Amino acid sequence: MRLVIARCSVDYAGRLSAHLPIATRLLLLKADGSVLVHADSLSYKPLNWMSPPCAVSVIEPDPEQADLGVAEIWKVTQAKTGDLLVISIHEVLHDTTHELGVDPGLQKDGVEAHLQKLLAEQIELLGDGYRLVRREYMTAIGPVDILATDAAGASVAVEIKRRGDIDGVEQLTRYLELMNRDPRLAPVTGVFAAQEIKPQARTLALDRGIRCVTLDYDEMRGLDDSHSRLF
Amino acid sequence: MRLVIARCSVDYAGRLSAHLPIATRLLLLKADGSVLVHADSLSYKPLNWMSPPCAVSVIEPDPEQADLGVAEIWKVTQAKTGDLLVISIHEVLHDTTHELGVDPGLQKDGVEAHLQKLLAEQIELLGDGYRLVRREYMTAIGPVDILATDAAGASVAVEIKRRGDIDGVEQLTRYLELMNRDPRLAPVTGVFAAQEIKPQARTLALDRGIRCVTLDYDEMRGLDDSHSRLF
DNA sequence: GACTAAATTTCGGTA
DNA sequence: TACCGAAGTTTAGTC
Repeated sequence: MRLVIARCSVDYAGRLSAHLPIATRLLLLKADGSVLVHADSLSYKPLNWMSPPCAVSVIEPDPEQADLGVAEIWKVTQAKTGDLLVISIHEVLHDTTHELGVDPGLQKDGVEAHLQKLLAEQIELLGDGYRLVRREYMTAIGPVDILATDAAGASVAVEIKRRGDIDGVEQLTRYLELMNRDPRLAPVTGVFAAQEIKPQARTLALDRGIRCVTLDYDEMRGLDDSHSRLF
Repeated sequence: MRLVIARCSVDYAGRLSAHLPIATRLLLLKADGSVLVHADSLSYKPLNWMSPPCAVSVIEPDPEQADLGVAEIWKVTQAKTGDLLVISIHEVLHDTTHELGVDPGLQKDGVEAHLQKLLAEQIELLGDGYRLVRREYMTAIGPVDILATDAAGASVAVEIKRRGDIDGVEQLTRYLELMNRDPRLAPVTGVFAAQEIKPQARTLALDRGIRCVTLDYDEMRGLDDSHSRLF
């Protein structure tokens, strides 16, 4: 990994055109060939970058550019997409290279998957007499998060989201349309379950006869004694 | 901006729990307080990070941790969300700080906006006799990209996307539902126009009587002689 | 400020 | 390998 602090301007031409006026920035060259241009704010996302696989070639500025103070030009190309990133370097303030080795990678536990597991275990949260049929119930257009039956034995399709948005209601609506064409399942009612349900999503859901249930993640996790927190 | 290369392990507890085993990584501390942990591959996205506003405090390892080789511990906290990032540093291989100043920021030209402008100028691409009524035609639930009339003078609502996905079809469907309730406009037909239309989106659109049109960006741009490329 | 849609999305899983 | 959905999404624009 090579770290360069330099006064530079940057031009990108690919899926869009973009330009960065001259300023002091961090240029990060990774071992896999990718290049990142970072400013001292706006965390997470670089100002500009080139994804691997890509190649960097250093070219000399033409006299006109040299007159404008350009010391050297880095031309970063992506063979596959034809994207081009041009970094015009005026002054290098820092330049070091470090050997990092291969990273063992991130281990993570998602929230939505966990919510689904917890609700499956605590399906009675939806109402007395509810029973779990199956998680990830497969349909022609994709898996429904949870299929259950209510106290009367009727099918209930449950869509689970961390944040309940209109998209999720649309998704559940498509599943319900399809499942209600299946005589073995129909009639199927819908439950939209999320940690937080946006008002517009709730309105749309209710308008379509879909019940909304707000899930309390911490409480559900508290009931699940198999889970322990890192801190 | 402070650049640190260090052998470290990282734990994150917040919206999810995650752990990074010990390895050599780049730690990036930005002026706005954000912290990024980068490996030598996987461009663009840090392995782990903390978004501003957040605070870093350096604490001494307890004897047990010291025995395991931990030299110091960085505790990064986000007051607002309660997220916690703990970086256990075993060895610092590089540590420099640089003054970057405020970045003037990125100037970019989007593709979707350009597509809309081009299609408005070349509305006859939709068929003979088509005429533009207005771009960004306002409705109660948002602006329709383009409102036009066909050869028979009937209203046509056009939704433009770079990549035509199911979401876009749903969006256009909502617009059409609403607009067809307006006696001054009805009947309104729909056109889903995109550089690339996903098969599932196309199927859904056709099922709802929405016409799909694939746009050739380069060709449309070629016809528009007012445009010039950077490179 | 809240909400919606886009992103040079990136990333992971599955068919 | 292609497609589809999630993301600690982030970010930008609009109401």
